[in-house]
Amino acid sequence: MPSQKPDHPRAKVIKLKDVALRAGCSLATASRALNNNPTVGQSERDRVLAAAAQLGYVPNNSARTLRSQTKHLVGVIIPTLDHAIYAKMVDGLQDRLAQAGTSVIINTSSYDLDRELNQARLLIARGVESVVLVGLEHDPHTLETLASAGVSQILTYTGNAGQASGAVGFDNYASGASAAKYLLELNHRRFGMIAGLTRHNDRARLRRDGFVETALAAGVSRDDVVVLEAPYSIEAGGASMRSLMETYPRPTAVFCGSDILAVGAVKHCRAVGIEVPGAVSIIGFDNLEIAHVVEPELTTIDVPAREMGQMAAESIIELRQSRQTGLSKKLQTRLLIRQSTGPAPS
Amino acid sequence: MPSQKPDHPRAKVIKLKDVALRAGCSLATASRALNNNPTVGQSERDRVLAAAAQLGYVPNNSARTLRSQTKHLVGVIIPTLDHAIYAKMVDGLQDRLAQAGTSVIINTSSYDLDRELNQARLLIARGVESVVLVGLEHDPHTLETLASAGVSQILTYTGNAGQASGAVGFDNYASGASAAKYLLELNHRRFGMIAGLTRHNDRARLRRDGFVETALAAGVSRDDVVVLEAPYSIEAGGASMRSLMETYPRPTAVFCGSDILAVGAVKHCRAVGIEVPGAVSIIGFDNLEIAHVVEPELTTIDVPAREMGQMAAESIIELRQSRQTGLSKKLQTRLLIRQSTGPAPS
DNA sequence: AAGACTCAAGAAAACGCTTACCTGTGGACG
DNA sequence: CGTCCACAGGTAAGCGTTTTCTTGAGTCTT
Repeated sequence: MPSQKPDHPRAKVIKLKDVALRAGCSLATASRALNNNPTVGQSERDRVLAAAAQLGYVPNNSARTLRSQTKHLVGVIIPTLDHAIYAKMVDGLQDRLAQAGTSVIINTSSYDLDRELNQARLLIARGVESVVLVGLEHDPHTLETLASAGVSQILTYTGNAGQASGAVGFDNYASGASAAKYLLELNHRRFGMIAGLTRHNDRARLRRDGFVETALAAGVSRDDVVVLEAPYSIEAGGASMRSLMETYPRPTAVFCGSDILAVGAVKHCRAVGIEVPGAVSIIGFDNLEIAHVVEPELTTIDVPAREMGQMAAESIIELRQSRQTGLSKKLQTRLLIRQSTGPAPS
Repeated sequence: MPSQKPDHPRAKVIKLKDVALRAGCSLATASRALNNNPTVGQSERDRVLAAAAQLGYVPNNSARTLRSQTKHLVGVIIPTLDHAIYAKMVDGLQDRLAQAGTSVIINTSSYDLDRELNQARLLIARGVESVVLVGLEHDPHTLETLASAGVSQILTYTGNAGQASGAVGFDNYASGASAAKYLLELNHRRFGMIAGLTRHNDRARLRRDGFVETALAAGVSRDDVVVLEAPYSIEAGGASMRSLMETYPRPTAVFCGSDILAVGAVKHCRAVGIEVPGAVSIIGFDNLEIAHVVEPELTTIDVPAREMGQMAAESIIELRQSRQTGLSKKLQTRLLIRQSTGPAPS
């Protein structure tokens, strides 16, 4: 159905000049009034504000940015929006930043560091003041390029800022360790782990190391901690679980680097008749919605993704003032005990 | 750990002038070369391109936008990124638009039409060329404001462009109808439906109407189609299912307006010992990941969310050329038959 | 061989805004 | 009563591009 509206062929867009004209003052005064510059008198200011409101004036951001070099625009590069954990983070970021009158541009890299570098270039061109990245590991050019363009970099999901301007995350190592401690308390002594792909992914690596090293430190033999890697998908989780269940002696507890993998693991067990948690306990990571949906409900480690986004936003706002560098903020993860874990079978 | 890097205090940013200088030509020629303007000769062009590459030149977008009035920036306002169905759409949109050198700014409205209007204003100020919205129903001011600022509006999830510049979606009515047809073929004659909240939500309403009217047209009595509404959450789905199961005679098939609701419904049945699909068949909508996770796996209607985002991107790109209005593109939904549906109990 | 024409490339204006600098007014002070 | 100062408000210079207009060199036509 073609529109029968008058069609706005040459939509007259209101400029600062129009406002000034209407308020009966100069461009400069109008600009100052709108920017709360104290040197403009009360009556003048009121007239300008009224004129702007009546005309529905919206400032042209390109012009403002070009002239004043203040951006109020940040970029974020995440692997994919498909994964709820990133979507939530972005949601938090966006929310907090919107309150500060700042917009966010999203780019996705599909876990490809080359693409990430490209996106970073694009964001620079776009004139962002900061870029939010995921994890510690990046093409060195990426951080360099950003830094030399004067764009600050905030890392998320990692407790370590490294070369970046700031970081907000949690301790992946400690989180992995806490899973191990909990399972040890339940008397488990033979473990499996289904980690995400650790190449270019420090988060996956740290979770693994925290888990494995804690188990070893408690006297578990190296042979009794079997670690596999899998891409983040339900199918891959299931396949890995199959492999683990074919080892002998079988692990009695399996820690997964993501709920996605854990769901695959649980589904595999149900399909082949292995009882969860009777025969094997399973722990996930992230506390995604699916952790609630699968049966039995998943014991998992809750990651405060939304808060992380909000904190990243705070960092960006702080960075506007001080030129500090290397700040890093840590959030806490929580082990949520649900139905997929239990004492080791005797 | 504070950074020990030299710190880039006055990061020299490369401008077009620098490129021109290095290539030994004028600003104008450099600009033309970089924009593939055919009037510049091969040798000159190569020199400019080489110089730009060497210096790592990235054009200043504000300046470009200010001068050329082409924005290469679009906004999208969705209810929330938390819901996979929207995240996927945005992902598709972003992906396709990035190829065209266009960035996207995301805003979330939390299903609040007032907030949506505000976000729209913000996006206008930001200088977007188009805004992507969800659904047909909006504060009339929103579309108006956008239109009079010369910003085109693309609607998604709806087959009808209404007053907007374009729409890309699917037929919610027909999708609801197809669920009813399928269940009728399985000899079901008493139905329940758990719809999303239909206030300000034409999508939820159309799905309901399609389902209900198809059932009635097949001779099912009005009393045998019980419709409830629930907000999109697992818990609400469960609670609604409880109510439906308490009616007498009980429906033998329930259609849910979203997989989220369907998952709640399935979980409730399992909790109280109602067999799915033995005693009651359940159909979802959206084909979210959780449809695979729940047990039994959910029969559902697949919505091509990512494609929808991509098509929206195409529409935007087309709109740049022609000033056409009212185009609407339709995608197909597919009924995916899995394990949560079966013949009516005799 | 001279005029008309084509075409690559340069000079400079323009995009809409902010801000450094300047001007003119009124009040305080000597 | 004159001088100086404070201060509201105006003028105009840019911010980094794109694009129009112009120029000059070469090519073609007759």
